[in-house]
Parts: sequence; structure tokens; C-alpha cells
Amino acid sequence: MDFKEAKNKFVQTWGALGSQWGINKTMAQIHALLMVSNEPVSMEDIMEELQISRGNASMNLRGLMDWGIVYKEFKAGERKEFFTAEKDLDELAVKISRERSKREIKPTLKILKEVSTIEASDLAEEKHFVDQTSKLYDFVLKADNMLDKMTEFNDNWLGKLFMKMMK
Amino acid sequence: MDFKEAKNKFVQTWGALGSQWGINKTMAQIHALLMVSNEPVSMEDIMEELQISRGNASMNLRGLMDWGIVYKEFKAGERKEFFTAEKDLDELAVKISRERSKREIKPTLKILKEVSTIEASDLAEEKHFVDQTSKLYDFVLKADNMLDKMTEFNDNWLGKLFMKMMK
DNA sequence: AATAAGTTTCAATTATTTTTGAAAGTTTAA
DNA sequence: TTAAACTTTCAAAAATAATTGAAACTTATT
Repeated sequence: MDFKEAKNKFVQTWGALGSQWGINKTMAQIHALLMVSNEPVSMEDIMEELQISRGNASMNLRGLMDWGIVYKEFKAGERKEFFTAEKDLDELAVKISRERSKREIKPTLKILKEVSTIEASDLAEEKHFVDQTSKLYDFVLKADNMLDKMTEFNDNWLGKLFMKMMK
Repeated sequence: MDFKEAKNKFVQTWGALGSQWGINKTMAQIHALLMVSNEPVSMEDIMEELQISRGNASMNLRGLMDWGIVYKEFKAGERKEFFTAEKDLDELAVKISRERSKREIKPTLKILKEVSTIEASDLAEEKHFVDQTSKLYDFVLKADNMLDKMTEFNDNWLGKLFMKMMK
């Protein structure tokens, strides 16, 4: 397998993985492309490499910047914009965790709290509902807090956590 | 908010969360419904409550059973099948983790290994590719191993992990 | 062994999500 | 201040994913 094939395979794989985790395939592919590029890439180049339209490239780059994992760069003497990805994997994971927590987990927790605190009648059905959703609330809250704690180790948190677990 | 509203809100919310994480909305809704039901539910009832077709119900129940988080039950004297969800949240999380690892992480690791072990020329571009994909391989492998270790604590792993982290 | 009760399958349809492309918008430089 | 270079926006189109429903299949009962 030569470089070109390998790069393509990586981009396709990352795109497919993204899809499976609820991330638009093109967004994941752009991210993959930038991750393995040693220097900033222009929108033109992204369009060319992935064979996508300008609008698609623009919107997905905006999305990646909103996640805080892709940055705009300006090259001296060049009018157009270039893009780079966060390449530090600890940092990447922290940012994705934080963002998913903010966008998805926190709002879900709010609703879990609402539904788990209704006044249940003495029907077994209703008691079970309150009991189960309360447990779910506790579980999700604990998991969310833990993710926060983990990523607070910041530098090499995965490695540090691994150490702690081994003890 | 009364019980019926709360239950509906929970089912909708769980469905929406599923979508965001790459799980078919109906599948997540069926799972939600079963999680908060204190007794086994028939396919008829699922169809009725979620207003979906028989085919849809059948396929998504099969999917949930493949994940190992929903079980078929038989009631004495009844011909038809009933379904229940895994209600223990530790167990639920373990099963989901294991399955996602098997279906998605492991195959990705295989490809990361392939692409990160190509013979790079001395071009900075190619060197960076090999370097970055190698790091990614290491990171994903470590994360996958850790998930495995975590869930090996089995009972109350989330709580136990939390303890360890605090020390 | 025929019928009834129930479940699964899958081609066709419907719904949802993504992508395109061209017009509108913005910024820089002459 | 105008024009060129480049980016963003968004309605329409295309692609993808989910859903339906009826026929085929399976299992239990008489």
C-alpha cells in the first residue's frame, strides 16, 4: 500500500466511523484529512481531494470549528484561508467530550430530572417509572461528572487514568 | 406533568439521543419503552404505543436483541412473545461498550494499523502521516483497553472507578 | 393435516439528511 | 469606490436511511 492509498483509506475509514457515531460523514472526512496533513490546507484543496462542493466544504468546516477541533489559519501574503486540525489527541478527546456533554448530555439530564420527579400514584407501573428514570438520572450524571474529571487531568489524561486503574 | 406525559417525554428524549449517537430513533424509543415498563411488553403493545408498523417493530426488536440489551420472554399459556429490557444500568453500559468495541473500534484499529505501517518516503508529508496515524492507533487502542478494564469491574464499575479517581 | 396465531422478510414507499450550486455577502487591494 | 478574490448562505435536488405492509414463513392447536 502506498501513501496515497493509505491516506485515502484512512479518510474513508474515519468518515465511516463518524457516521456510526452520529457525525456527518463529510465532516469526519475533512477532519481526517486535516489531521494527517502536515501543513494548513485550503478549501480548494479539500474540495478537490474529497470531490465535494464549495458549499459542503464551507458548512462542514464551520461545523468543525464550532466543535473547536479545526482552526482557521492565514498565510502571509495569501488572501485565502487555510485550515488545520487539532493534532493533539488528548486535547481532541477533551474537546469532543466537553462539546457532547454540553450539547447532548446536559439537556438530557435536565429532562431526566423532570420526568423522574413527577408525583407517582401507587400503581406499580408508575412507581417503576420513577424508580428507573431516577436511577438513569444518577447514572448519567455520574458518568458525565467522571468524563469531566478525567479530562481535567488535561495532559495525557488517558495515560494517567490508566495508571490509576492499574493500582 | 402526569405519568403519561412523562413517559412520552422520556421515550421521545431517549429516541432523539439515540439519533445523535448513530442509533435508529425507533430502536432507541423501543428500548426506552421497555426500560420503564415493569412487566414484559408484547409487540402489539409496542406498535400501538409508538404508532409503528409490525415490520418496523420486529426488525428493531431483533436489533436490540443483537445488542444483547433486550430479551424475549414467554408467558405461561400465551402464544405470543413478550419483551423486556436489561434494566441494570451497569450491565447495560457494559453490553453497549463491548458491542461497539467489537463492531466499530476493533475494525477501525485493524485499518489504523495497516495505514500506519506503510513504508514512508522521506517526504515530510508522508512522515507526518505515519506519525499521526501511529499515535491515533496507540490512543484508540489504549482507550479501547481501558473501556474493557473498566467494565471488568462488572458490578458498579462506574462507582468503583469514581472512587479510584478520587484517590 | 389443516387451520389459526403469530413472526419475519424485503421490495416499494416515505421521511430525513446531506449535498449542490449559484446568488448574496465580505474583505482586500489598487 | 470599484473590482477582484474569496466565503457564506440556503432553496432545491440528490442521496441515504427508515418504514410500511403484505406475502412467506414458523409454530402450536384441534
